[in-house]
Amino acid sequence: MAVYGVLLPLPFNDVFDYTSDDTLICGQLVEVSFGKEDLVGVIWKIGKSADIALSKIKPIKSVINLPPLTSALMLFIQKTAQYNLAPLGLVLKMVLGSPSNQLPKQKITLYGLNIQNTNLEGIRITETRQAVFDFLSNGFEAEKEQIALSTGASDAVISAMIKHGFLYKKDVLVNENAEPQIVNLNKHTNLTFEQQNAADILVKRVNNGFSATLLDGVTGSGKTEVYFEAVAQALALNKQVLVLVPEISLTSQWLKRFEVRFGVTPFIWHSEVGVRDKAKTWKAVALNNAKVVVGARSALFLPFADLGIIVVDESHDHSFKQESLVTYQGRDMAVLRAHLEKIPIILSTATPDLETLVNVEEGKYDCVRLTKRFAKAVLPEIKIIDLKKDKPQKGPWGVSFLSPTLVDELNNNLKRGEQSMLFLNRRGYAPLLICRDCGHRIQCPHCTAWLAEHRLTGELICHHCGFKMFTPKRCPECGSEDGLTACGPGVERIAEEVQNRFPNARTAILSSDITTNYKQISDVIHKTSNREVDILIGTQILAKGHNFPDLTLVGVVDADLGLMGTDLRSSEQTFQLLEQVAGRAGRGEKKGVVYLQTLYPDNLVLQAVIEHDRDKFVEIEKSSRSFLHMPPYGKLAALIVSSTNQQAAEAAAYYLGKCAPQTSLIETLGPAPAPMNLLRGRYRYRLLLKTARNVNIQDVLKKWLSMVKIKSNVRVDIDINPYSFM
DNA sequence: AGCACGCCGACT
DNA sequence: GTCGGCGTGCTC
Repeated sequence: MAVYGVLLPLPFNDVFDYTSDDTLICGQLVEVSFGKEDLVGVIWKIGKSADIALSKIKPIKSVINLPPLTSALMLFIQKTAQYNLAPLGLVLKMVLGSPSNQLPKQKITLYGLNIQNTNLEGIRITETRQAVFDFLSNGFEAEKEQIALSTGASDAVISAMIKHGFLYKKDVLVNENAEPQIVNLNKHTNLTFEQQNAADILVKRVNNGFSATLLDGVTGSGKTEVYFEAVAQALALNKQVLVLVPEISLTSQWLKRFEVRFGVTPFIWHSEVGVRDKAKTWKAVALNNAKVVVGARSALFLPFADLGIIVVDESHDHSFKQESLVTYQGRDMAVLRAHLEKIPIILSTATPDLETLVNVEEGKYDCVRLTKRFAKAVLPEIKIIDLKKDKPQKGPWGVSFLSPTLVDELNNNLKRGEQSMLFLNRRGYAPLLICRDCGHRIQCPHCTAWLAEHRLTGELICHHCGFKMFTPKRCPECGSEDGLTACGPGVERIAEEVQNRFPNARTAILSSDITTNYKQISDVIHKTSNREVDILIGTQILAKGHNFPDLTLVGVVDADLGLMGTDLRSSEQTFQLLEQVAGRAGRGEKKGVVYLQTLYPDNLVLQAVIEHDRDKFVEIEKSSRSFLHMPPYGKLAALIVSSTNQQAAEAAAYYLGKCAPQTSLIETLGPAPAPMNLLRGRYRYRLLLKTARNVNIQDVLKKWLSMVKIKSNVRVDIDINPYSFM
């Protein structure tokens, strides 16, 4: 009988000891009982680790009949935890996911709404309970964690609802195995000379150890077709392929292109994939039956048996940065994994972030460029509309947000029978309701944020925590009947104006709260490609890689949104977003035009956008960041101190600040109340740690935190290289 | 992270 | 009297 250290998918850094009669090796998946529950863990150490009596050590329940985690993956887990200062077990959790992924026949419990039960007498319908009702309406069934995630309903809330008969419980068995994927490599794509050259370089990287290559191509230059060639090469060598895409851009359009090229549907991995499909995919990946996986950042943690290449599509996208639980930058972790697996990685984008460009300059990454748009398409002309001179004119429906010039151009485009797109990166009808009589602004009870009005659902919603309430008829402060006024535009309001101005135009809205799932998004995109839509109105979903050949006019309703942002990446993000949005225009044979509505026509970022001059923008950005010693010229980490108790959070933050390391190479800023002082019911304070590039910022943080005792009701979250400063 | 235990306030 | 809120402590 031997003792093994088992790493469990829980927020611990240490293993727990278990015994077994079998001889086991590191990486093997085992089922153990822990406290009251059964868990799947991984043999991490051979021998006893804890200083406890042998009699307290439980036996391993079973060894799972799946390949052990590879040493590359185990190392990846370790390094990811180390780099992001996350507990080892939580990183393991990202690898393992739900136990149904490993266990051969796993019972999962789904919860659904009992429609018959309408006896609501004497039972309080609390906000959380209402949220559960909403979430499970239309016969939807979900797991407990899923409900909790979407509604914030705790275990107790769900149990109580079952007790009252509102919910039913249903056990489902998960046990499906996927057939090995068979890829058709015979298809041939016609590439231009430039594309073929780029593809040749990428193909040579395959099966040739680690390399990182930036595929830097203007929008519409056919980057996808180029990296498909490298993918084909890996597949030809019978290796597995991972393509990472931004959260929302994985649409039927991308999949169709893939299917046309490879004659097979890739395995898909993102947050909306159900437990059953996830279990199937996880096993197929581990057993090397899945050859191609396409997914959001979480797919990076799948247990590939024999990975041959990683592609990060739209690698500049901020959705690769995870900000909750374990914070990590998926793009960087993907490079780390490629390094450990000794394979190539391709970062594909039209708007590389500064970090990546500097890595290219310093020779850490290779770079392959595509400078020409595909076929006859040319880059669109970009024009600025000065909103101070070209003021939107009120209509019978009320306030307007579209300048006369833009309205004229929309009209002309409609007459020509060509498609237009209006972009506004703001969900809902209006970002804020204000009372004209008393000046009251309606705020979220759990966050430092205004509630946004969503007129289609008649609700006020907090975009930070998801809090919802019905839009009140009277001002909650002064009771005024008609004082409440929508302030500022959201996409719904733009759509309303468009419908009023162009009653005959066919319009569609693309926004995460109207088109809530992949299917709905795909539907709108499909309709637009089929020319069943004249004017498409949407948020940043629009910016992501879609290809509408007949779209010739793009209007950016508020190009200033984000320019005034305070954090270090806001101008870069704005540049990328505008460049990407502009890139939607004129992808077919007709030339496209882009209009940017702004109050600051002289802004340098906007000037760089209209001139299609990325280098100019990059130079401006570089000099300001190097002057401030900001990434990539220095290292940055954020500490977010939070608690439900404001005094406790404040005290802990100030104590941390007092003990802060301070040398010529290390600087600390704060503490200061976070801009979102209250978020999801927690009071938050922020500190920033800034170091020189050659300092190991993780070591500094560890040392600092070990000096400070934090009370148990206070949490300190660490964000290495933060993107959000809220 | 769960889950239990335990201590206080507000309802039948 | 009890239900239920969350602070504290433990899990090999």
